[in-house]
This record gives sequence, C-alpha cells and structure tokens, in this order.
Amino acid sequence: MLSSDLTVTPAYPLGPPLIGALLRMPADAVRARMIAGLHAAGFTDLVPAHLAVLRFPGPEDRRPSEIAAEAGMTKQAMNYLLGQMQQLGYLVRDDDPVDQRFKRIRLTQRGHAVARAIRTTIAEVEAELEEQLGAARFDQLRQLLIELNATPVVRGGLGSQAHGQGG
Amino acid sequence: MLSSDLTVTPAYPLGPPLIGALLRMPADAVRARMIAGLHAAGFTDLVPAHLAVLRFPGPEDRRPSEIAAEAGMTKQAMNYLLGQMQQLGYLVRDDDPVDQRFKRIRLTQRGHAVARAIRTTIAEVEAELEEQLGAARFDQLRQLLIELNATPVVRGGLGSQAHGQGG
DNA sequence: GAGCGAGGGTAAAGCGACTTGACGACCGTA
DNA sequence: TACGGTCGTCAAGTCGCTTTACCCTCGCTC
Repeated sequence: MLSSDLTVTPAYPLGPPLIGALLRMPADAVRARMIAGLHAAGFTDLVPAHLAVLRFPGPEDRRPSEIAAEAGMTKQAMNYLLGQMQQLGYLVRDDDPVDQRFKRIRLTQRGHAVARAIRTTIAEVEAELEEQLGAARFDQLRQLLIELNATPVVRGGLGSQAHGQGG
Repeated sequence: MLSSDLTVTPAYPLGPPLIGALLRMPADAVRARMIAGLHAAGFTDLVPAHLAVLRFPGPEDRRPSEIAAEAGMTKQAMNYLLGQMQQLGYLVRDDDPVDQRFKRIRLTQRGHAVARAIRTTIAEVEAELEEQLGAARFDQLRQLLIELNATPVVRGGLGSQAHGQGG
C-alpha cells in the first residue's frame, strides 16, 4: 500500500456515525450472511433478489400482491421472482380455493428447506451477537429494535402511498 | 393439486420478528426519508442510487475506489454515479496533487448543500425517534447499534469471499 | 341470469443500476 | 529505463425492476 502520509482524515462536519449508517451496515451484513448461508446449504441457484420473496413471514399461503407490497415492489416484479423460484422448484402458485382471482403461494419441500436454512442462519447470527454483546445487551438491543420498528418513522416511512403495512 | 384444507395456517414457524427484519425495515425507512428529504429540499435530480456516493463520511477529498469499496460496489459503477453527479454539478473529480494516478472528489457548493440537507434530514429523524422512544432509550439504542457495528458479524460479515468491508 | 366496474395475475417492452472485461496513465522499485 | 501493480475510465452485457397493457374473476346492480 502506498498512500504514505496522505492519510490526513480531517474532521468532517459529520462527526459521529449517524442513525442511517448504524442501521444500514448491520442490515447489509445480515443480508450478506443470509445469502452466504443459503449458498453454503446448497441453494446456489438463489440470488439476493430472491430474499424479497423469503422475507419475514415467508410466502407460504400468501398472495403475490401481498408479498409484493410488503417487499416494496410491484406485483409484476414479485411475480417475476416467483416464476423463477417456481421454475427452480421452490414453490408453486396454487389457485385460491375460495376466490379464483387470487393465487396462493405454496412452498415445496425444497422451499421449506430454504426457509429452514434461512432461520438457521439467522439463529447463527443471533447467537454470535449474543456472544459478542452478552445476552443482556443483545436482548436489550432486540427489544429496542422492536420499539423502533413500532414508531411512525418506520411504520409510515416507507409507504407515502400508505398501503404497505410492512409486515 | 387442489388442496382441501381450508384451514388457514396462522402460526408460521417463524414466530417472533427476527434480527434481519428488525434491522432492514428501519434502515429502509431512513433511506426513504433521506430521498424524500433531498427531494423536498429541491434536489429532485438525485435518485436513491446516489446515496451510495453520499453515505457516511461523505465523498469529500476521497478517492473513487475508496468510496466504491465502502459502498460495496465496483469502481466502475461508482464512477458512473460520480460522473452523473459531476454532470449535475454536485462534485468535481480533481487530480490528486501528490499522486497523479488518483482522483480526489470535491463537493461543489451545491454538493455541500446536499450534504447539509442529508444531515438535516437525519437530525430530523433522530429527533423524532428521540421523542418517540425517549432520550434515554434512544441513546441506549444508538450506543447498542455502535457496539453492534463493532462486532465481527458486521465488520467482517461481508468479507467471506471479498475483501470489501462495510457497505 | 347479463352487464358493469374493480381488483388480481400475467405478459411484453424498456430503463437503469450494476457487472465483467479490457486499456491507457501513473508510481515505486530495480 | 524497463517492469509489476493500481487507479481511473471506456465499452458491452446482465439482471432486477418499472411501465404499459391485457385477460380473468368476483361483487354489485339491473
């Protein structure tokens, strides 16, 4: 490495790390861990975009539009991802038995295996964090994040159109 | 495959909100607020992708590759964004006075105004959160996030295959 | 029943953010 | 002065997502 004595890092007016960076960096890290975990578990045909399908409650027994809204994308984009994952054998799009307009996403065996792999990875990450921060502080952090997610800043921040309930 | 079970399956095996969702949702919300704040401040020609340039320490007096690595993208992609922002009058790419191989990003007046607008928005968000959670709990949250960002999970989580840290 | 509006799912075209690949410019070292 | 090693840049291609448009089904009204 050259850069020699040019390492002058003058005092930027920004100062301390801001809430945006503090939230973004661990979120990205966890996301990367999820992808790495999926690949390590043998699901090498999944790419980061597919996480939009697999996020929080999971797609099981839910409708494409619903998942799309919570992922913050159009139903067409979500449907594209669903088509990919169906072709890869992770899920099927069943007709809703009650209302024929709707579809219901059903995970296959392989799809459930993916969901389990994700939960395993997350549990792994949480265990590491619990070890790093200590159980008490980690629980504290999780509780504060739950409270944070309940604030209007988070609940209403994404949906200026105000229909995304952000599950 | 017409499944006859009309019973809804409310109890997902996922259970409580996991650390991934707990971090991702507020991070996305803050990101959306930053864009909205920039647009409200009159910088309507900036798109979410430009935030990669403006994130944490800011691009002032730094090198394109450096910013790219921290943003987790290739230098070509970063250079593309820098070119856009230069054309829009937010920054210039100066030659490094010491080493002619390097470039140094310099914010223009307009660029500094953008940086100020971002800081204003972040301060706004932080003030709202402080009001929602209370000053004590918000400080607690920020402190815990700082500790979280210091863990190997975040600091080295991305570098399983690559060496680019942060992102 | 038949007609109408509304909403969900799907298909096709286009855009934009980002990647891979290749190349000239420049520095440190020998 | 010739040689690796980077940095920044140009060009081409990929992929995720949006926009636009269409078809189908349901609830409502007649």
